[in-house]
Amino acid sequence: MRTIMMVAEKPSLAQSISKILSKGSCTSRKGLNGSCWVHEYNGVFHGQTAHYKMTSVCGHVMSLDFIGKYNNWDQVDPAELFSKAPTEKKEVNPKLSMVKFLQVEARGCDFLVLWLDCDKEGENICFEVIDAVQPVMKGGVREKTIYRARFSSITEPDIWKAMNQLGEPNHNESLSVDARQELDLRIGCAFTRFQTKYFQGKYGNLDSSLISFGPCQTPTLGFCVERHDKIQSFKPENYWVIHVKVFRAKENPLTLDWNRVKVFDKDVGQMFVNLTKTSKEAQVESVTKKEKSKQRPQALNTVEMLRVASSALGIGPQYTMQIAERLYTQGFISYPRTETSHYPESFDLKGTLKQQTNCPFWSEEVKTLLSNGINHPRNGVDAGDHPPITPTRAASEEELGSDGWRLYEYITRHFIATVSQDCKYLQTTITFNIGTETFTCSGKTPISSGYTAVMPWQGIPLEEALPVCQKGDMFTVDEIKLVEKQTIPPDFLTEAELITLMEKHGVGTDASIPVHINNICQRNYVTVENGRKLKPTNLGIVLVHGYYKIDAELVLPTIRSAVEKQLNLIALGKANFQQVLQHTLDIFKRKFHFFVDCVSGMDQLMEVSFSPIAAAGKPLSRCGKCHRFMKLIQVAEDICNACDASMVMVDFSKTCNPLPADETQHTGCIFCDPIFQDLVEIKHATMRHPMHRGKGARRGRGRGRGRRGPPRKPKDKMDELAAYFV
DNA sequence: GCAAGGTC
Repeated sequence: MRTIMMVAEKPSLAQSISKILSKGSCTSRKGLNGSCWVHEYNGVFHGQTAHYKMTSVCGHVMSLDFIGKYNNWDQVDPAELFSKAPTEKKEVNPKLSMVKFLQVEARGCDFLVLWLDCDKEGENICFEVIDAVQPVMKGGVREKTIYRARFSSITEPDIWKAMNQLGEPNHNESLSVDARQELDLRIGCAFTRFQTKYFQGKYGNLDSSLISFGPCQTPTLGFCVERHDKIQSFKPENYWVIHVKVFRAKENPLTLDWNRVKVFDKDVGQMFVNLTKTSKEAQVESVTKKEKSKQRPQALNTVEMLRVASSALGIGPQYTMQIAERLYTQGFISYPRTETSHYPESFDLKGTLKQQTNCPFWSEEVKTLLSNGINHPRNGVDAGDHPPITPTRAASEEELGSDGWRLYEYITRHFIATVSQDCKYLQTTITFNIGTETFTCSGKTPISSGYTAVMPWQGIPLEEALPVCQKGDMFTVDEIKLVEKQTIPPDFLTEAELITLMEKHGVGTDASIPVHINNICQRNYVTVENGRKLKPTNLGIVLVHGYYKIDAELVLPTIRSAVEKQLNLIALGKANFQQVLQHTLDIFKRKFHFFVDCVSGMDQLMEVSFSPIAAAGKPLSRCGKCHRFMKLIQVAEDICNACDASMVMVDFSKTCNPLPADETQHTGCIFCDPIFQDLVEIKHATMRHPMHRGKGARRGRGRGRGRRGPPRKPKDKMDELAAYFV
């Protein structure tokens, strides 16, 4: 019997595809790497009975890197990375021994069917798999042995259709990914190494060990700085509006909106006030009532989930994906990385809804929908990757934990909303004439809450009802005044806005957007402020302004899309891989040399924000390990009871610290405090410290002695310094 | 120590 090896992009897909193709009859075992499964069953292939082995990889098998000697930053000129430095493919995760695993399973197989995701990356992984297994498969002399299955969703009809219409892997699409990898590697590393080495150790208070550059992360930072610049250059402008209040006997006064909204000249404003004041009455010109609706949301995809998690739940993209991943592996939600916002035709909307019948938070709405009939979901985008994100079974807060529950709750409410009715309301507008001017007053009254019953934050807020009136009715003018106001600057970019910008400009993918945002935070280019607003740091601002000054293309989002256009030509077979690669590398090599020649322009900006080591007059040594200049750490006034050393107060990073939850500050002795002891490495300088002189830590000095006496006086400046260096 | 893209 012939054996067919089939490979999907991830274990979960191998499972669902084999379940469909074996009609639920496959047997499963774990592979030798412990993370992939092999599902086996018998079936028919090319009209003959055959044995199927379906397994998967975990994303890319290989990744591109420079050969070893070009990874030495001190001996390689970054300019060499553009052409001279050879690259090689290495296994992404040697611990997974993916190549060996694939070879063990493929040995002696007759056919290979590739079920990798149907996008360019998937096509590239096809060839990684082929390269790994072809040498160990049975060599078909004349017969074709390698097939590609193309599917647009993980549903029975689509999977069977793909199995019955096997094609060939697309080499050109794979080559376009090879080109992208090489360009990203060479360009990113060259600029990153040059910048890092150039600025490292030049400025005393530039606290960054790595100053990175990348075709996605740099434009991402650029968006944040662009908003910062808008705020900085904002000049408030005065403007004037007319405030008018009218009333009718026994009714509350109404505040009206001026049809001209505002004017930017006080005298003109005053003139309109005078014109308005010519009448003591306001006459109703018209009353219009319009039924309006707020549309139910489209099915949920990753980017929308990230936006809402950030803006409404206050959870950042990176952490959101971690939570979503966990909910997915525990079986509470569907696969969380998808661009698709359209349910497949075969999607069991009712079944998914039924699972939620007993959850007290929305059981009422779910029951109503099930008995009255669900609404047809809105049309969305079908990217052909995975179905939208939906709950897959009922859950409770106890099972999921606080953050897990909050995300699950949102996903579930969003799902219910997509099959609910639109929210309908009545918009009433009353138009008044006062003198020559026109004013209006409008209000919304809910007709039916629709989907906002499960997404109450989007509901129509209850307003005071407008008075019942008709054309020609008269109101008394209560008050007319000219009010001076000022335009206000925009706020820092929110994470949700940044995600929208990145998606719009094609910077990153649904899976990598959180990574890029996380990068610019970790590299100290932006900080996350209250309300998940991204505020650029001095370093982030200087970098972007420096690029603007030298070569703005380095920071514009078009840097990615322009290259991608070229890559698409490779994918379509309209351009030659080598030519595109060479041409693009050549452009960036020139950009690199120009940047190197003009880097003093960025340096000038650095000098404004950071103090050069030379100017600060700190004759400090560099660290032998990281090459950064060492710092004199400011110490607290208190003295350690045990050893007389000055106490140190440390502000830890919010995200990574050894302290109990929510704490970020800790004061203690770096020699005796248990928290600090684990974090510092003591070099020889401390040997002169009483703590480390001879055997025994305290050598007869009683605990608490230091509290009474003054600290040991250092012999000289160097001694003083030595005591602090760790 | 570097990029961005998969996925866990």
